[in-house]
Amino acid sequence: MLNHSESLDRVFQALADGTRRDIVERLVSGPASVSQLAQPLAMSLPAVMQHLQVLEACGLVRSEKVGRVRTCRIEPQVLRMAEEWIARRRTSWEQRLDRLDDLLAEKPSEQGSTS
Amino acid sequence: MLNHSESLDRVFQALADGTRRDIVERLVSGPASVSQLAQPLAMSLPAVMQHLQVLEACGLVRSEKVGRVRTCRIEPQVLRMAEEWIARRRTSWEQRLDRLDDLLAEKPSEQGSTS
DNA sequence: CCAACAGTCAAGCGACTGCTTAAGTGTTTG
DNA sequence: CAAACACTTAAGCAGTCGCTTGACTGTTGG
Repeated sequence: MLNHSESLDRVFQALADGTRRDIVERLVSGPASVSQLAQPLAMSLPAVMQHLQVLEACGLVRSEKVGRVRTCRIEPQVLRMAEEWIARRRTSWEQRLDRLDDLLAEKPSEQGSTS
Repeated sequence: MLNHSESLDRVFQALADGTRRDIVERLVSGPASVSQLAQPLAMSLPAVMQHLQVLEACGLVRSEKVGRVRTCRIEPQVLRMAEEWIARRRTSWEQRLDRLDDLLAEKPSEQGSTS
């Protein structure tokens, strides 16, 4: 099994900041330039750039510069990877609970003995 | 709309560390004591405790002490919350792409007009 | 009782984060 | 060409993170 550990580190780290989640939120409704992304945010442009670098470094966002304008768009594969990591653990947990329920339903009053 | 922003900060921050994801991984297969969790990890017991505190602070893990042993178990609601945050953004993005495809398929060579 | 056990508290340390300001670079526009 | 524009780079700084060691608390088992 491949270990995406470092990649997961970066994605979850990227999503662990409200400003960066705001940027992702904005980008799911379509591409935007750096200053369009910065406009509603209460911080300097370099700060926004740094957030964008974090988002690009983990592959959540891709950007392209044309003339003097950099256009950013979201890249959903990495989003899906993070989602699936969580989903697998959650379903794994739920299946364990189901098996436990089955055992308890099948043998409601047995205790220490084996067979 | 409720703002779970701080809560999401904490969960994603918690998941942004490989050791903590290992602990979550271990706990989805059933409850464990602190030293059971620490045993495969290449670090001191206090370090493991600190990771557990992070996991408890964001609600991913709950623990209970009986005698001298603290038993930890996973708490899947917060896991689901994080999963859903991602899922909503991803599907939102996919729906936008679908609408875009529809428009392009319907009017393959039109430009400015409405209706 | 006392020793081993399971966990906890506290201080400290180097690395990393999220910002800032100041000074750039390259690209239009008048 | 010169000024406005849209970023970009670099330095610096306060605060947080992940970890360590050392000392300590409470709980069993012989």
